[in-house]
Amino acid sequence: MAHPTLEDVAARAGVSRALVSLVMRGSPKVRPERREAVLRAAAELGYRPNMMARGLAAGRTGIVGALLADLHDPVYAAVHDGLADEAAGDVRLLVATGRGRPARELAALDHLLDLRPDGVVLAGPRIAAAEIERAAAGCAVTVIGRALRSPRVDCVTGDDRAAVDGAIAHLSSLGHHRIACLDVGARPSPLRRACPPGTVVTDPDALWSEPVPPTAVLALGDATGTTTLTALLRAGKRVPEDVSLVVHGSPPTARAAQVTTSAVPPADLGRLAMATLLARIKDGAPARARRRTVPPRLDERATTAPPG
Amino acid sequence: MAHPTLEDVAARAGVSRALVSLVMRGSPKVRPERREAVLRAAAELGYRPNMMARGLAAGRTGIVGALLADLHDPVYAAVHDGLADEAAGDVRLLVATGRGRPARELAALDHLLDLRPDGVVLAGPRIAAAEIERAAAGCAVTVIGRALRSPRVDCVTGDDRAAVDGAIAHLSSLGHHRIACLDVGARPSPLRRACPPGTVVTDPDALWSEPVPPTAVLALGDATGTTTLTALLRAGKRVPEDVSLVVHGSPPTARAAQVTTSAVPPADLGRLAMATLLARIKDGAPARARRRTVPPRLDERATTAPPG
DNA sequence: TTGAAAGCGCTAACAG
DNA sequence: CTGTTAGCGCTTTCAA
Repeated sequence: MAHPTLEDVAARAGVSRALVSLVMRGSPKVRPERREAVLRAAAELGYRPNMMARGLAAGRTGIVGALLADLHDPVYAAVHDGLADEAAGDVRLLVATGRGRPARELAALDHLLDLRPDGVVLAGPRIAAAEIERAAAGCAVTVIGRALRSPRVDCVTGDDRAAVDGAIAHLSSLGHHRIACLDVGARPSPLRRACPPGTVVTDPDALWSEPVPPTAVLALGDATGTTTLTALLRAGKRVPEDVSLVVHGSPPTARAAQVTTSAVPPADLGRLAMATLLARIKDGAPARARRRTVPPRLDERATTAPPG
Repeated sequence: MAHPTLEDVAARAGVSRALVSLVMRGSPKVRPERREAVLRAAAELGYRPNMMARGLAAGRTGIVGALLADLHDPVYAAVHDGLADEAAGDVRLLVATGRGRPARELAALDHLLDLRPDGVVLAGPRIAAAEIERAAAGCAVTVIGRALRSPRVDCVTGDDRAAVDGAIAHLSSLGHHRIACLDVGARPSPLRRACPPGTVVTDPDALWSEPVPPTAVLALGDATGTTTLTALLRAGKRVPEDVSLVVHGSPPTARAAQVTTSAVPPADLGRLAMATLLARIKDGAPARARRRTVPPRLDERATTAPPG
């Protein structure tokens, strides 16, 4: 039979449905021999509990949904790692994504919500705050990367400003005075505001046409980092002998390419978000929504050195 | 009320439960005025159908699960795009991942299966064929990137050999005779077998110590491509004036970095897999399991040219 | 068209 | 410890 039920297992094991139910949920008050008989019957039949029925009857599903803004952005893969790391064994972590588009994201959230998850983590949501609020009416919600001022939504954000400050401080301590902040890309990075005034440059090739070229570069974002490194090498610059490079971000290739980075580790965001969500699920809504900030980390690798 | 039910909506609209059910599923045989009244009541209450109850009662869930081998690999983001593109509006695409580890992947698959999805796509699965077979006993299954010889599992694979052949042919047609195939990385790429005998090199820096250095390089894989390009530039080579570069893979940065690539587009794999799965869900099991192969694509960009 | 009735597979009291 | 009894919210016949 394609999908044996609790009843089938009970019949085969010669016990009642309730007993099988207890065994399936790992209740301690079942005699070992009985338990074993039930487990054997279940295995022989290839039985697997029906989450639909279980969720309906129990009133909770044990499902936690993760709405990741964009699967193409490795940041969200790392966020997911953090979420999965922190999730206890009894949560079922399910992922959905809007592929970067608000309308699709909203649809994906609705699909997730239809499953009646115990909680939902929204990583970098692009949808309206009102929609998030609405979701929070039905289940526990934690948002990553956006600070809502809703009383029922917990928020976890990274301290990007501190990451930029840390990078600048690191370069300064090495002796760099002329530091350029590079931001290549269609839209200006919000990090620009965290950079020292007048240091932001948008074209890597324009760096060397200035009277006093910089001795160090801070690249805002993973993509900018890659572009910058390539441009530097193409221009015949040696890194870090001629110019030091720090990337704000955690590019997957950073470790391999030995690039110095300064950023909030996305996995930390995931871990803290999941911990916060589980706490809300377990203990109920706190008096005030939680606001947590994750500090950045500087990973000094091979692209920074004192100015030559 | 936190979760209004069908009955609540019916009471508010002054109709029966069955009518609300019909409206919710978009049945055409409801008088427009009634429909509108029901819809209004539902909106006012913030009603949303309970998938658990619906799935239980209907016997099918409209859920399609995607088990992606590794979220950190951009290939799977592209596969997901293909899956989502092809999925009709009435399927709910849910993602799970084993984060590269077989044991976790198996657990993730089980969680997915517990939801009683109508079908499941396994992208690059690391688990045993027997487990996949077992899953196929309960719902439609399509596997991407692995050819199983199971009679009930459809398989979609990319023609990687053709991708390598295409890259070599492209370089040959440009006039290159000394072509090196680079494979940097802990484990040897399976693509090596598709390369012409004696062309495989594992250290990018070793390229130039040979008596007759190559005029063109084929990098096997995204990571190798990035490493190779960096190594080339570091070594003072101009691309493509001194050496041409083709990468097998579709690195996200390829377009930006203007790298010529030859590979099976992962999104194509996703699209074909979803189409295959939906066909099986809709029409039932075919006489024989389907085996489909997706052809590669050559994207000529700025890193290939005739030898200088 | 609309309403009533019978479950889907499971959990959660409760009584033995 | 074990069996019985109600539903959970929805779809689906089947009558009206």
